[in-house]
Amino acid sequence: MTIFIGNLSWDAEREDLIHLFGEYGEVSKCSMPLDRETGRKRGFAFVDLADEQAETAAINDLQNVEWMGRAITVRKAEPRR
DNA sequence: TTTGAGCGT
Repeated sequence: MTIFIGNLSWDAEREDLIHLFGEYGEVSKCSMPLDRETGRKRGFAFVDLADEQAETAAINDLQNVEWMGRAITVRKAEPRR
């Protein structure tokens, strides 16, 4: 299962997410897509934890919490479109 | 500011 994190601050880095979700379990994947035209962050990211129960805990715990100045959205990711 | 990528030797 992949976690989707939205409404991210532009100050947030891929490593920051790894540290944040690393509190719940081992981060096996983490991607933060950039806009290909501008090179800017797009304001969302994806994280995979090794343990599915840790993912569920992280989603419940981090949902809508203020992180780096913004209330982030955390949910189960949808399949890549 | 809210669902990613690979396009080639």
